[in-house]
Amino acid sequence: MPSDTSAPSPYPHTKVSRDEWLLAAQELAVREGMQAVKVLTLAATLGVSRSSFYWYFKSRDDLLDQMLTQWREKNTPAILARATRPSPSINRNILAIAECWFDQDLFDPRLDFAIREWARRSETVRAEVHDADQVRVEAIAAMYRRHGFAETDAFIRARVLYFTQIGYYALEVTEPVEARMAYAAPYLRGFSGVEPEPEDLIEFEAFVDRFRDPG
Amino acid sequence: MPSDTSAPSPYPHTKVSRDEWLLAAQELAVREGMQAVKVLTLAATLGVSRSSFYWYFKSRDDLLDQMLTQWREKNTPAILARATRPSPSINRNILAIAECWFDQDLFDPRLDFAIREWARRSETVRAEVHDADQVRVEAIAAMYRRHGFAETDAFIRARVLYFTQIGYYALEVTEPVEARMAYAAPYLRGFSGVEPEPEDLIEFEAFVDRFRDPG
DNA sequence: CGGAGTCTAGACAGTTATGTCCATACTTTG
DNA sequence: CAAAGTATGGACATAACTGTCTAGACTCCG
Repeated sequence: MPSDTSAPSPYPHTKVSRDEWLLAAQELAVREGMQAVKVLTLAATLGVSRSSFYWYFKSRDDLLDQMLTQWREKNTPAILARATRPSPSINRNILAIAECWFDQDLFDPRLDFAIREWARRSETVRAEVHDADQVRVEAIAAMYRRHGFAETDAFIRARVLYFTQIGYYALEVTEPVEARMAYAAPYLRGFSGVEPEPEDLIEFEAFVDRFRDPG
Repeated sequence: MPSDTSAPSPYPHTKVSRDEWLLAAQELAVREGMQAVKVLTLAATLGVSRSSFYWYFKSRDDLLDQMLTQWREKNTPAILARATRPSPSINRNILAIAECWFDQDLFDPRLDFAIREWARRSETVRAEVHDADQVRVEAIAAMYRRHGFAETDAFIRARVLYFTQIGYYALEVTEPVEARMAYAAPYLRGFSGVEPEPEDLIEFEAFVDRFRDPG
């Protein structure tokens, strides 16, 4: 029976591990959508026969379920952690969340979109994505309320902040880190309505520095 | 040869017209994505044989091309028309654009998303969607500048306005028209930073009334 | 009424996908 | 070294899909 852990196999003659199947599936899903995740295609890119796949996974659906689990355990918790982090100002709290938009290890937007596309065809997935979205927005709304925003204003500002970022990913906007940093102040003005102080930005700039293109 | 116009056929024995194929394809694309648009599936739902399809369309790709054309001629022009419409205040101009988000005959968000999903797999479609997005954002930015916003602020606010709506559709948020109207003022505060006046809203309320759920 | 044009069904060929079965080879453990 | 467990490959059955070809039915028009 295949192992349920992600530990590497102790058998050196293993050509492709369960995790490599999962990773390849995720890359394919991210590039071409869940519907493009096919056992045949994966086997071809990994250079092994299709039947090996069925050693690790009960079926194609089983693989998809495991991809959903990976998504569940990654994306939403990262946002929650930063939305609940105490901060001296609303703008600095917004920037804490913005860390997720810069660091793919915290939040994988392309995986998020692959799952969303899948949700359009599957009732159960749709329900789960919907729940995740509600949890995320509610966490951000609570952050606004902590900084003194009224109930409805906090909720709508949470939506604007979160939806804007989802839209950013939907449009696949790509711009260098420098440009994104230059837009930080105008974004903050829009999101909080509060003029950002210089000290709000210095900490965030240090964080973002790690993601500058090398050279 | 099949006709290129969308005029109804003069032959009464026609079971399914070219437009009906296109409409069924769009409904399927909207529900389950472009990859689910299959000649076999369409023929089954329309109750005719697959081969009839090839009378109207050269191939499946030909059908997809025509769906792209329909999208091109509908969604972007509707936004442009309202963004360029002269308005006495920024908030009222924003609400003019918001008409698109209420009226599916102006802007079809689900078609927009089906095309975006397709764009992830096709270089040519991706380029076209990217162009459309730039045109839309630029038109909204120009609107902000007309109302006195500075260059960069206008551009970022245009993004926030447009991306928020794209995110709204990505999340498939559904709420009754009453709830959406109640959020109009907080949204406007977020989008423009200007407190909305009562007269900004009355015209919009009349427009929205047409889309209230009957009963 | 008869020919040209319009539309549909059914048969056929070819491709791509899923999942099962079995033989085999390699690795660890007793 | 042998047995049990771990992978892999190839053959097979089956289904779903695309596209072509041909026969034929129906409609319009001269």
